[in-house]
Amino acid sequence: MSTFYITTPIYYVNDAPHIGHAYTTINADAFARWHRLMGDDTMFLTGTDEHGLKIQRTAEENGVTPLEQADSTSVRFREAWEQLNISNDDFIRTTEERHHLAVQTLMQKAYDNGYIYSDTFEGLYCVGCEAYYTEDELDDGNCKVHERPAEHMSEDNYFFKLSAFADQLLEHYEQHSDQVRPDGYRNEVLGLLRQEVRDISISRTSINWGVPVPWDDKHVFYVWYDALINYATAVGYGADEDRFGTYWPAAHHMIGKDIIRFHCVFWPAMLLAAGITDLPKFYVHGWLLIGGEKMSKSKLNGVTPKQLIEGDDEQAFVPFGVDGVRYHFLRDPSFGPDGDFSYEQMIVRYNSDLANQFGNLVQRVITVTGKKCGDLAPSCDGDSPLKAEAEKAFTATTEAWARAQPPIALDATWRLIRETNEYLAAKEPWKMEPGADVDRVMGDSLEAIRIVSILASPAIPVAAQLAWERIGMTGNVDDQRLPDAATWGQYAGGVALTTGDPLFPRLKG
RNA sequence: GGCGACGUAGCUCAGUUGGUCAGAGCGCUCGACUCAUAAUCGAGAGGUCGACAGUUCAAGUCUGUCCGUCGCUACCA
Repeated sequence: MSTFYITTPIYYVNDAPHIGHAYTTINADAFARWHRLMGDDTMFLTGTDEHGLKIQRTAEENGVTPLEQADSTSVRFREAWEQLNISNDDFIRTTEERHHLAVQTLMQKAYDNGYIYSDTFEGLYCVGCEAYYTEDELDDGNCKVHERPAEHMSEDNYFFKLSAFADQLLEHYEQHSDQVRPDGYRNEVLGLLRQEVRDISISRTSINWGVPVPWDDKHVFYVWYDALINYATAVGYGADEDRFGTYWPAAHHMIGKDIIRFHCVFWPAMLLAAGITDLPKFYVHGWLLIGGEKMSKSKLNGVTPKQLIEGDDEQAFVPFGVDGVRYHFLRDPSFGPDGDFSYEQMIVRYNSDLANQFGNLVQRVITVTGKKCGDLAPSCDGDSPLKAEAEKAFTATTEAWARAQPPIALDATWRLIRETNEYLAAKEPWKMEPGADVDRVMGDSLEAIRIVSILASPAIPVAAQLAWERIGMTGNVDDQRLPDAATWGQYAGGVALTTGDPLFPRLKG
């Protein structure tokens, strides 16, 4: 059995969950679900990043402790992911003891190996970014991101010898073309490594809300470096070497393109410095654009996952349901380039793919079967014309997931839905007399629905399970294992079908 | 400034090594059907494949230039 370990970035608790977080997390979830279907021993991690000056200050402003501050926001992420049916196996918080231990273990190793040294750092610091800037990176002394003055700071820092790993990493990414997907982002990583790679500051003395540096307790680690290590913490780094050995070699990080440098350059170097030679792979996505523009905080605040799922009268949002939201984020934006988030497009896609094609297919097949085949469903024909289509759909779907292209995978699955609708139109079972011919047509259609339910379950887990049950299948669709479960000819019939409300009621734009 | 990507039907995009490559889905129009959530099925609408020049028997598919969009990165001011 192979293993698959996938992570989302851990989200900074200074910000409430928005659709950008949801986009990343839903994609990671779909990959996790797909790999479970494929029978992989899968580990899916998400969580929250809770250290740093920004949290410390926010807590002070609110008159609470930093941990209380983090608690209140972290739980909102948990709730959001629960609502979106995210199937994470663990939820890590960087304030947890296990994480502190892992950070200290890993950094101590890097220190012992001679890759960390002390130096004085002086510069202009933006609290919002938690980063130092040079004069010309600022806009009249103000941080361009946060539009506030950068502060003069001078402190003794520990530095990480990133420069010592530039060549090794360059070679690594040159030789392994599948480490960073899509390919365009791999080129960016190579570009970063071909330039001068400078050592980086990794500790702070000016704050205390962080993980203490084990060999010098006046310092805490800079929030970014503490944060990255969460990926190792969660699979037992420093605590359970067997577990770490099992999952770490299969690590995949789902990230947005804005954090490529930290993840694809800094993080692997830190691993190497600590003597870990298995380097993670990356799935890099672009940003969701709203009306062609990069999402701003204010625009984001206008749209939350919850509003899209449940609908919102004030904003005149219709309820897409959990699966509707998930499907849109997986199917509409190309994976990699920036994609447009469009409410109108979301409705069009929902009505077309979910309501008209899939939901309606389930409905019509169950109804016709009930009218023409008696109380118990017929079995499928081992030699149906749909058999080849099901095989094609499975092959193409599998290939697209392997290439890290959810939109293409879903399109491939939906091809079987369209083929089944065509098949029904060609056979017109509703005109036929009850008998073997109708039984065959309906059995085949039910078999196609069975297979689609499995293949579509990573995207629309709720509806897939519902369809699964309505055609008389038992157990959980999530527990099916590919490729066997997708092999044509397994629908045995002899069971009662269930009618019900439409899986996806049509929405009015 | 350097490096790189992209610019194909109204929309989102497919189009390996040049020769059925002018395509798919959605949208739209018309037709069919009525089992189904006014869903489904079929047909069509004719986009000079950003512009120009070139290589070739043959170019979205190669070369050069230009225009446009974007990303990464550097630096002067």
